[in-house]
Amino acid sequence: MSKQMREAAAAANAQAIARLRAAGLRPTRQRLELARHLFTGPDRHVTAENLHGEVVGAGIKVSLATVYNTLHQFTGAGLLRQVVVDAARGYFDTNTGDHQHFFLEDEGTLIDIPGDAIAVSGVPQPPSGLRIDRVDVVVRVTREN
Amino acid sequence: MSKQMREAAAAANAQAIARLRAAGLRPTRQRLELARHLFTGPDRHVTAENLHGEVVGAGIKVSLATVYNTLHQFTGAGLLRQVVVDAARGYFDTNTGDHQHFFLEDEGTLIDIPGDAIAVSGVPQPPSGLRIDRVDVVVRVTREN
DNA sequence: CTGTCATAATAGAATTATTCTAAACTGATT
DNA sequence: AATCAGTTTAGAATAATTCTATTATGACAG
Ligand SMILES: [Mn+2]
Ligand SMILES: [Mn+2]
Ligand SMILES: [Zn+2]
Ligand SMILES: [Zn+2]
Repeated sequence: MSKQMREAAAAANAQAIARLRAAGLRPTRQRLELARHLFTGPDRHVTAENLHGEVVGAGIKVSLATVYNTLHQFTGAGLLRQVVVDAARGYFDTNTGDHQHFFLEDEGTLIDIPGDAIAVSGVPQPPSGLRIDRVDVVVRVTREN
Repeated sequence: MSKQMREAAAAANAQAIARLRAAGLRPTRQRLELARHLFTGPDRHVTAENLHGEVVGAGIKVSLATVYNTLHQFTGAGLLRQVVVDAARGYFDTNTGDHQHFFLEDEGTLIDIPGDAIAVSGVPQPPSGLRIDRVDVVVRVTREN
């Protein structure tokens, strides 16, 4: 392991610790590893199962239950958002900003659509006593032909 | 049972039979009952479990497996559409036309938004090789305060 | 009508995603 | 170093949905 790699790893770690502390979450071993995997690099969309597989594949010992707990804690802390596109599977998104999604039905993958690219107009007044929490747009795409 | 009620029931039945035949589905006892419940009266949003409960409550003998099968067959035949709003529950919609939804997160209920009221603009070109299948908008609402 | 056959219905088992439980562990603080 | 609330974990439990193997039933030919 080169000096640069060691330094980059240390930086990613420090950043993950800071992020957890800021969210009021104790930076435990598994939370740290999950945070590093989720928040190092570009935004991503993960499934509990696939994040667990990835982290376990990287040699870290975490249970699937902890992955579920952690994803929900991160979501509660505003570090992640849930995306509902598939009745059979829950997705978590590291991009918590204003944006929407393409959903590739065949692949089961999500692609971001920037929030300033897309707009929804003509949403009626919600029934009285109710407030709009959010407006989700899912553009479902399939292979042509 | 009055003469009018008998006639209305017979009409609803004939209509259900016609609808199934048109869809190429054999009008069996349970398909007929389910079709009558689904398509008599205004459009509705149902869950397999709740439709099963309703039909069984009305004294009809149908299994939950058959309700699932039938909902999927109806969907395949274009008589229903599926709506994904809740990771834990699948909804089926008798309104197959162009429209969107309010989703009342607390109640777990859907309310239609007419397709000509709402518009989505600025959807980017999908990645090459992919075609847009449909654009779903879900307006999530919660109790105020 | 009746017999035949492809289709459909059914109970119950199985599967899958997710949550719960209760016990063992560990990060922070003293 | 001792303490303890917060955390992790395996495995059991739950809930929605699908599968399987068997039984029943529409459609229709004779
Ligand atoms: Mn499910
Ligand atoms: Mn869920
Ligand atoms: Zn996203
Ligand atoms: Zn609808």
